Formats: sequence, C-alpha cells, structure tokens
Amino acid sequence: MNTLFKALNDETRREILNLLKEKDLTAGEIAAAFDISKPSISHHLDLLKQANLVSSIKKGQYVVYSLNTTILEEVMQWIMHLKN
Amino acid sequence: MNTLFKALNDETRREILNLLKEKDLTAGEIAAAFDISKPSISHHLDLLKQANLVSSIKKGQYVVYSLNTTILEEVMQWIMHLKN
DNA sequence: CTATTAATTAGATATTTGTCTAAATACTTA
DNA sequence: TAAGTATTTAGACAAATATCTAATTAATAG
Repeated sequence: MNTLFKALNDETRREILNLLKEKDLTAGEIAAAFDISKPSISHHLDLLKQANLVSSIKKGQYVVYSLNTTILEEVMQWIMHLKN
Repeated sequence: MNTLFKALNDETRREILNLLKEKDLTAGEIAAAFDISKPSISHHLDLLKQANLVSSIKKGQYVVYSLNTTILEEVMQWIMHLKN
C-alpha cells in the first residue's frame, strides 16, 4: 500500500499512467511527452514498476511500457474500506 | 488531486483516517494512538484537513476531528477513469 | 567491428517532508 | 486571576525525493 500510494503521489507519474491508458509506449515516447530528462523519466517508470502499476517488456533496443490496472483494485478496496 | 494523494502518502495519516472511521476523536486521543509527538500529529492532521479528508470542530478546549469520506469519491473517480 | 540509438545507472544537488523541542495560544477551573 | 490542560505554531534538522549531467549497458545498422 505504501509503495502504491508513493507511486501515485506525483503528478508526472500520474500523467504517465494516463498516457499508458491510451496505448503502450516506449520509454523514449514517454520521455518525449515531458519537459524532464530521460533519466528522470526512467526513474519515475521504475517507481511505477515497483508499485506494479506498469509492466515493461524489452523489444529489441526499446523498452515498451504498459499500464497494469489490476493493482488499482487494491487502492479501490482500501478506500472502500474507509467509506463504511 | 495533488493534495489528496500527498495526504494519503503516509502510513501515519492513513492510520489516522482508519481511527476516525470508527468514531470522532480529539487531537489528543489521536496523538495518544501513536509514538509520535503531539506537534507532529497536529501537522499530520493539518495535511489531512488541507486535503479535506478530515474536518475539525473546536469543543471547549478540545478539537474534535471527523473523517470526511466525500472527498474519497474523487480518488475513486480518478482511478476508475484510469481503468477504462 | 564501429558508430548510432535507446535506455538505465551513478553520483551530485536542491527541495520537500516528517520529526523533534520550545514557545505560544486558547480554554477551563480553582 | 493564576495554574493547569489541550492544541497549534515556530524553528531546526535529518531523511527522502525529484531532478540534472555524465557514464554505462544493450541492441541495431552501416
């Protein structure tokens, strides 16, 4: 839960998730969408991966990232639990 | 959204919300539940208030805190939007 | 093979955050 | 009104975080 909320607690990372919602993207394509250096984006992607919010697959020299919505159930349930 | 996720990104604050789920509590009662100084808890409560996750009312020399679940809808919707 | 492209790792740095103690404010009660 | 209790504010400090540039790793193409 900690890792999850930590990953979600950043505007850039939340925006990355929104981009990946539309379609899978390479690290470079993601970086191109922001005014932030590639290493920084790489770091954000790492945190998102640690939280299981995205997964990645190496395709040749590219790394393709995908959104993983499954883990969002946990956040939903945490919130639901609070609401009762 | 930023303020909300920021407030949720801390174990102590999440635990405070869980305590308030059961019943309203004074600042002192909340502080008593943790091994953290009162000023620190006060600061946590402030962040939760900024995020509208709790509200407070002064009752004599006490300040009673309550959980505000309404704002959680926003988190829910943000997540739901990502899941489609 | 060597050069190029994609991505990550390393290391540095400024900012943010959580925590503390001490002091201030607000209310109650003797 | 003076003393005591509840809470917050102020200021300091260590740890965590987001960012950068430079260097490294991995894969492709000439």
